[in-house]
Amino acid sequence: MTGESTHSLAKAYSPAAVEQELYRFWESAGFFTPEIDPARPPFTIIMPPPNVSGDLHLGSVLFVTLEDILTRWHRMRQEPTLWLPGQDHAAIATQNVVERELAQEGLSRHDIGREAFAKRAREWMEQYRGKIRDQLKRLGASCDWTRECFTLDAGPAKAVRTTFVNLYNEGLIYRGERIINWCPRCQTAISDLEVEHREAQDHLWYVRYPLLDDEGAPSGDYITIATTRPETIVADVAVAVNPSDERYKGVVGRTALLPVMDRRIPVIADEAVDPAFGTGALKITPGHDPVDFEVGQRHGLATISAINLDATMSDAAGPYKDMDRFACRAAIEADLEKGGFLVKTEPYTHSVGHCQRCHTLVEPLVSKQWFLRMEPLAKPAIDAVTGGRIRFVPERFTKIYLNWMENIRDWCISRQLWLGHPIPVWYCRDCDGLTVTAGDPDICQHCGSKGIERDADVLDTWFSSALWTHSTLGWPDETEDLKYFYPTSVMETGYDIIFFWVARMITMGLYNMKEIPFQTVYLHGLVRDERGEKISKSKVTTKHHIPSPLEAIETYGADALRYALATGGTPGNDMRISEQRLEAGRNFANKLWNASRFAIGRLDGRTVERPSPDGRESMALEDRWIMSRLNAVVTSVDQLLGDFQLGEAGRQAHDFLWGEYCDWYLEMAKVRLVAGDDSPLPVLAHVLDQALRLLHPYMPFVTEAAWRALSPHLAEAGSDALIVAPFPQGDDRWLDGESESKAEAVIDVIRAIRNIRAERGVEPARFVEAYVIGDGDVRLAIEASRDAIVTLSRATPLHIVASAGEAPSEGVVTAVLRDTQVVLPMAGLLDVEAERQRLSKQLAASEAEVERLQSRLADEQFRARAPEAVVAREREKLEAARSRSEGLRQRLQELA
RNA sequence: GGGCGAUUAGCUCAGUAGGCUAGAGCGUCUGUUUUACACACAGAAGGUCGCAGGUUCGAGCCCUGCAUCGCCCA
Repeated sequence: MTGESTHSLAKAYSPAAVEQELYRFWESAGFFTPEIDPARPPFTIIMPPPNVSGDLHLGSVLFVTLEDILTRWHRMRQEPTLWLPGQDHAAIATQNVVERELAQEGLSRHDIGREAFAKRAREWMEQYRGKIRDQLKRLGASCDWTRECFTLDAGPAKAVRTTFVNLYNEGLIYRGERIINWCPRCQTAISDLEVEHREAQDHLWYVRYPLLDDEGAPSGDYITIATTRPETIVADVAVAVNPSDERYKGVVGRTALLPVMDRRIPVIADEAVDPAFGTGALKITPGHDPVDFEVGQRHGLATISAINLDATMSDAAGPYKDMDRFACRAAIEADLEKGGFLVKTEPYTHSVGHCQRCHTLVEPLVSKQWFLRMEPLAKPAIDAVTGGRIRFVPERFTKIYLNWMENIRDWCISRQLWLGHPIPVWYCRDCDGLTVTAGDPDICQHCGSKGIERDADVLDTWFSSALWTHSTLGWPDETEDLKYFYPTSVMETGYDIIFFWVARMITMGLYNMKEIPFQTVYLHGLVRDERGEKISKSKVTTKHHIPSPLEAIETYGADALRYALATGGTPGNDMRISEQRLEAGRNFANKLWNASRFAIGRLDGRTVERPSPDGRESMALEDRWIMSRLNAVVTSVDQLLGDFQLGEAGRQAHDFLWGEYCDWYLEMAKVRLVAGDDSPLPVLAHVLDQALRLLHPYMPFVTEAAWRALSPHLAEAGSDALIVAPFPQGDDRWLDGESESKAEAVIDVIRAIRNIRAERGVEPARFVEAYVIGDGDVRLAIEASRDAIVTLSRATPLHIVASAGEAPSEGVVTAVLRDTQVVLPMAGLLDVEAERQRLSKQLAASEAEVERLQSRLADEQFRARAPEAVVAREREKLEAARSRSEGLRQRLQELA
């Protein structure tokens, strides 16, 4: 070790020592902020804003990594690149966590009131915005903080109000009494999407309702219905059967007496009834079942609400008033039994709706809410995708999106929460008019009265999220950002929010902007722990066997974490993450670091020019080989990145750096360097430089740190920092198949000698005599690589000969390779019988290969139909296998 | 009920124009302080690519059916 520079680089890469300083350097240098240049198209990603309800988990780290890879890659391609960060207020989730915090102090939000609650929530949100910001920075996220947005900021708020007013004025937003999903715990309406259906082991109750005769007296007949919800009997308004059901032909039109309540209800016929379910007769409860609500509408039936917002029974439940819904069920069951109405109960498994946020059983209730009419908005959103203007990656998600869009239902957008965007509607006490405006009105738009009162509700958080692609860029104002960066390039997010978010962004982007919000939707899978469980912050009770992002960063480094996540799976598929993967990532970072240390040490303060393809002919074999491989890999990685194959691209870069550059090129270059030959230095430095560039999007910290030390040695570094250095471009002039196969022949020889040594138990330090048999160009290549073979396989003296006759045949171990043979005299160590067995085994395999290839080539169909190149390759293989078999046979003969 | 995904080495996963003698990491076994790296190096073992058919000169990859697991929608 000569140079001092190597001493300044620690022996093992220490992420903690460089990461935060490097991030500050990038940020303060302004690398994250793009320059608007109308002459060049930008690359834009709007970050899916993390919820401020908590800090990031490993699942969120995946999106950060993937988006940062795309961002850094495009930035290095010298495109004006914007990755716009933000956070989401996540109304219902955040309100829940703040309430939980209050509960620990023995308080509810009602105790402290709206204003104090808002303050509490603001403090919470500020705190978590800060945490999230820090976590993103620790991960190396190269997003433009100067444009950071929060969903409750004034800009997005104005966008929300403007959109609401426009939609309202066009009649697309309406207020109405509809059956909605109510969460009794969150005390708010939620949309269909926020209901999670879970299988429940339940019961089916068969209840007979007495039928009345024409006089209204009990006829002695009954109709038996089956229900999963006996407690809602109190709100029944009819019994329904399928019109085609022969069993009930005579019953339709009669009147039944509702047990328990003694109410007269009609028996009606409706297509919605499935004759195969239960008895084929259903109780109709429009107040508490979505399907029944529609039946009720069709038949002009009354709606009775028997359950209160807190899930207790209402006045309409008569004797059961004030009971909890579950207690009521038990009471009614007992009463039915007592009255002789209960025919039977049987076990029944069905799926039951739960609140996505708190997992409470959802109650379908009739309530006055605001809705967004989706159908007219969905049409253009469907066209944008079917017309190919928006593309889903992986493609299979297109169908999922379209299927949902084509069966779209109106969206309940109002929430009875204290946190979120207030609905911009004012009610007048003096007239019936509504004032709907983006401003802050003092008087009623209709009668001018000052007696107006704002709607107490807020909007579904996803309403503001739907505008995120343009509200973050300044809409409704016509800002320079909006003009330049919209439509954005890629929307990168999880497949689990296609409906919640992606679909709505497309509809609202098209509605507000008359233009698609993004060209590509790249969907990643979910990150699971090593047991395959989904990681989420709402499952606080589940303990995961994996560290939190900060723990992972502190233990393994941000690069290791990013690399593990980026290469751990394939697009759109879930992946598991484990400590072992993180460890592998850390090891790779260390490998990169040490390869750099080596190169920098050998450069020893000198500066080198980049190798030029014009001088290729005079370069050493391994130099030409690694340059050829480098350019092939660069082209491949670039292509894969363009195709969103981020995992595969990262793996290829890894395999090249470790398996080819470090394992072979470095070791071969060392041999020349030790001999005082500096000719490998330009290649050594250049290939490393290119590899660091390739890997920078994946592992920004270690590559930047290494490059910082390397670049002074490059005559044309081309940049002040790796983060903005040009991404490598493959140059076909370097591709050199001949050098590749020659270098591979050399590598094969080294491997063969090592292999024999290991098998024969030769002490590692000992040199062994060896013969390499090869002719023509191969022999020249072997000869040229003599020193490398000697050093890397500890073979001395090494004889390179043209024919088998020039090598000894007694007491030797032989390896018959593709283009060469290796012969090692092993006088003392040779076990003739073992050697015979070893060679026989190889011969059998080789002959089988010959046979396979022969019969394939003998096949006329194959020769006629397979591409010429394939046939030629098979011929070559056959030739090689034949000569290998021949060599092995000869050796066996000599042994006999 | 409809749709989608997964099923490849002990484990976690690659294998995207069908030509593969099926790869990697981790783990296992044998060696090694070889001055870039023991977060490493060298060598080795380990797979009838879920099952059954079919298409093709040729199938881990395409088609059909089935099985198991998971997800989404109704």
